[in-house]
Amino acid sequence: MSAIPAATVGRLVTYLRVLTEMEQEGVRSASSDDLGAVAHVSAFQVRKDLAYFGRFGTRGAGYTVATLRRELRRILGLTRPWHVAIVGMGRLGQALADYPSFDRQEFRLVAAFDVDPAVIGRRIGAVQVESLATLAEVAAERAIDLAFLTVPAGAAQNAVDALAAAGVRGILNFAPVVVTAPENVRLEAVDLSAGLQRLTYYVQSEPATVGEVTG
Amino acid sequence: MSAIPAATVGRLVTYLRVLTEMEQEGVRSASSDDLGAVAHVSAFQVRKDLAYFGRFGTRGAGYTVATLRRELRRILGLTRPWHVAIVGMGRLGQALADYPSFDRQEFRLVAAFDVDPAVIGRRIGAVQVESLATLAEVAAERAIDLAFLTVPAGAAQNAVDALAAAGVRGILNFAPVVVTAPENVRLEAVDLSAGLQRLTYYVQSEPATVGEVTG
DNA sequence: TATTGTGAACCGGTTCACAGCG
DNA sequence: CGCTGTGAACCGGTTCACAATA
Repeated sequence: MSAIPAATVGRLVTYLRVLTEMEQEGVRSASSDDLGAVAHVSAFQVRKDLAYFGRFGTRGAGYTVATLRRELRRILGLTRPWHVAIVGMGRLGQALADYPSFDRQEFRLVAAFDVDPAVIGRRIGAVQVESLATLAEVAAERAIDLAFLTVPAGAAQNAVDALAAAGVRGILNFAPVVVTAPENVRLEAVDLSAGLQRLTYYVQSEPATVGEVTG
Repeated sequence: MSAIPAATVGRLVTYLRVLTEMEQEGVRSASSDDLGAVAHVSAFQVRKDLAYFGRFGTRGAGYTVATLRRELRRILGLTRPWHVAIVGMGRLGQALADYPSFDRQEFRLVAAFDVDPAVIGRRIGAVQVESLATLAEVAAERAIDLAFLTVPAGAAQNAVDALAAAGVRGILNFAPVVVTAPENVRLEAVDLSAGLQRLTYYVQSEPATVGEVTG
């Protein structure tokens, strides 16, 4: 049996999101059809994705929202708190320090780093900015699991190397460059610049329309 | 002949990025092997991706960096300026207003919107924040092509509807929700929250290692 | 009866081998 | 001779049909 397709992992995140909304609205149960409709995915796909991990539904009845949500959180590794650091406290890094997820349990902002003496020492959100030179030390001390990489493009690869050496397991890269990480460090790109450029590709040719009727 | 795979479009963006770096470093020409190595893609894949759009190389010699870069910019629609608006001027929206891409030609920040009277009227980056109620009017006036959507999750769908009605052609969604847009509006997600959750999935099981040697 | 769970068919993207050509 | 361009083979993810079952 082969590995789980990356696309499946991405959809699991979407299902979890949908289930969380449903739970908030008081919905008790949902069929694969219901989930698929909201997630913009076929019901087949929903069932196949879930089947990689086990059986979570009841034939004839569908899925219990609370149960499936709990299972997905477990599958995605969201049942224990993750220690997160931000590397690069420019505008974006500072904005991310207030990211709402840090209010909840799963993700805890435990450190923030920069190289600029003008920023080091300042308190931003829940943490005080420290020198990037202290990364290894601090990472060991506070058991940093994950990092947001929000440094300029030219500094990204060095920062990845430093994070990998410090034992950080996953990096969310916001810098618009191709960086390389060792096998044991997972890298995910959250790429504004790339997103913008994909957007222009798709938008360039299609005709513009305002409202429903044109002409 | 069918449409271009979405994965190909994503890789074109990467190739462009790589070529831009090469050009800055004074590299004149590159083979599909060279490009693939830097982009973390096979040489086959590079050639196949490019073949969807034409012939850009010289057999026996490879690709001329400047030429291929120009062609990719044309293919991706990056030869004309795009008018961009930011909807939602919280921390993230404000950080994005200073995004370096706005310094260059391709993307011009032409408007910023919010619903909070405390923010409306303030000058941020190159623009003054306006009421979201004036979106339709302003969009027509300044020919807004694209939008960054940085509103809270609960406000995202309404904002998408308003943007679509105002004739905006593409939306880069930063809100962690599933939103629906009409056919003629392209939606790309830049999803911090989803990226973080995919990261925990991959990282949870693998063993942690510090440095190169363990034990 | 309704809806899940799943083996098999299908399809499209990736890989490959090599013909084409500078 | 080296590297591109591309038709064909391959593979894996998606779709499907249906058996299983609450």
